[in-house]
Amino acid sequence: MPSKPSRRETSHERIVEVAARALRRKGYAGVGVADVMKQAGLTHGGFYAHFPSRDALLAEAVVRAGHDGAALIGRRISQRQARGQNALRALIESYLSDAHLREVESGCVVAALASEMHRQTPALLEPSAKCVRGLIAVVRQALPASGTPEQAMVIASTLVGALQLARTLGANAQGKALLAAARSALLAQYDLA
Amino acid sequence: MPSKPSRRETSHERIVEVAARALRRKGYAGVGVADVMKQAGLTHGGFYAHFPSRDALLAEAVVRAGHDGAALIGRRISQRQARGQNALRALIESYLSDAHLREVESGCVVAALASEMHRQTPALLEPSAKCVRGLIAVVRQALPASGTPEQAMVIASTLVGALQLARTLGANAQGKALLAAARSALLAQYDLA
DNA sequence: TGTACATCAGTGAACGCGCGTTCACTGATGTAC
DNA sequence: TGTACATCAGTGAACGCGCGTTCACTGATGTAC
Repeated sequence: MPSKPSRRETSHERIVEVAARALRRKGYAGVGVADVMKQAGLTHGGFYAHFPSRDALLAEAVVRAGHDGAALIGRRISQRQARGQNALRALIESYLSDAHLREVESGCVVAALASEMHRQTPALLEPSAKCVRGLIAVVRQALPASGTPEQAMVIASTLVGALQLARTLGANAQGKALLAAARSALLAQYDLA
Repeated sequence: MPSKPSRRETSHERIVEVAARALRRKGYAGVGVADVMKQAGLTHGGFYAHFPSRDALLAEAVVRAGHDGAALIGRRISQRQARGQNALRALIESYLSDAHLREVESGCVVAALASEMHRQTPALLEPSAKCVRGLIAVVRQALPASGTPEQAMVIASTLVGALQLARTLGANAQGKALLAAARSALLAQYDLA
C-alpha cells in the first residue's frame, strides 16, 4: 500500500493538476509558471525545486491531462453502460455531449490541443501523440469485435473535429446543432439510432 | 479596373500575407510583429503606420488565411474535376491528401487553428468562426443535391479532425495511414469508392 | 515525552530577455509650376 | 521636361511590461538522544 505522501509530493501533484487544467483551457503557450504556482497556493520561486524547467512541467501536464480527460469520459461511459447502453453509443454520446462542449479544461486533451500538437518540441510532441493514440485505442475498445483499427481512427477524427468546430461556433444553438448532427450521423452509421 | 496599387498598399498586402502564413504555421500566439515585418522586408517600427495593433493584424490575417487556404484547395479540386472526378470525391481526396498533411502554412486555416479558436477575443473569434462556416459551406457545395447541412457539418468535422490527428502522428507511415483510412471511409460512405 | 539540531520545502527580491508599442527623424514619392 | 517643395512610407533607437529563471534566506518538518 502507498504510504502517506510527503509535503513535497502533494505540492508536486497539485502543481501538475493545476497545469493540466490550464493547458487545456489556454493551450501550451498559455501555461505560465507564476500563474500555475499561484493557483496551486505557492509562490513562483519554489517552482524549480519541483521541475528543471517550464517545459518539464508541460510534459508532465500533457500526460496528466490525458489521463484526467480519459477518466472523466470513462466515468460517463460507465454510467451509460450501467443503464444498459451499448459501449460505442455510450462513447459517442458522452464525447459529443453538451457537457463536454463546455468542459474544456477537464475534458479530452486531444480536442483541446490537437491543432497545436504538431508544432511542439519533441519532448512535448511525444506525449501529445501518445494521447492521440490513446484516444484511438479507447474508440477501438468501444467498437464491436468486428471493428477495424481504421474505423477507430476515423471515428476519433470525427469526434475531435466535431467538438472543436462546435466549440468555435459557441456553446449555443449553432454549436449544439453541429454536435447533434455528428452524434446522429455516427449512431446511424453503426445502427445504434 | 483596379489602378496600380500604391507603395503603401503593396506593403500592407505583403505584411498580411506573411502574417497569414505565420498564423497557420505557429498559431495565434506565434505571430510576432518584428518577425512578420522582417519577413515582409521591412523594419518593425513601420508596423503601426499599417495597423493600430498586433490584434488588428491578426484579425486581417485570419480572413486572409481563410481565403488563401480555400483558394489552394479550390484549385486542387478544380484540377480533379477537370479530369472528370466527382465534386465530393475531389474535395475529400484533396483535403485529405499527403500534400495537405505537410502544407500547414498554406493549407486550411481551420485545420491549422481549430483547437485554439474558441479561446480568442471576440475580434479574432468572429472571423475564425466565419472560417469554420466557410469550410462547412464548401463541403455543402460539393455534396450532391440530396445532401443536407447536417451531412456537411459532419464531413467537415471528419476532414478537420483527421488532418489534425495525422499531423500530430507525423508526415510518416502513421499519419498517412490515418489519412488513408479517413479518405476511404468517407468515399465508401458516399459510394464513391 | 521533550528538547536540540539538521534537513528541506517554500519565500520573495532580482535579473535578463523578448515583445508590443512609441517617436523623432530620414529618404523616397509625387505634385505644382 | 525640369526644378522646388510637400507629403508620406519606412527607419531604428528607446521604453515598459511580462515571463522564465536564479538565489540567498526563512520557517517548518522530522530525526536523534
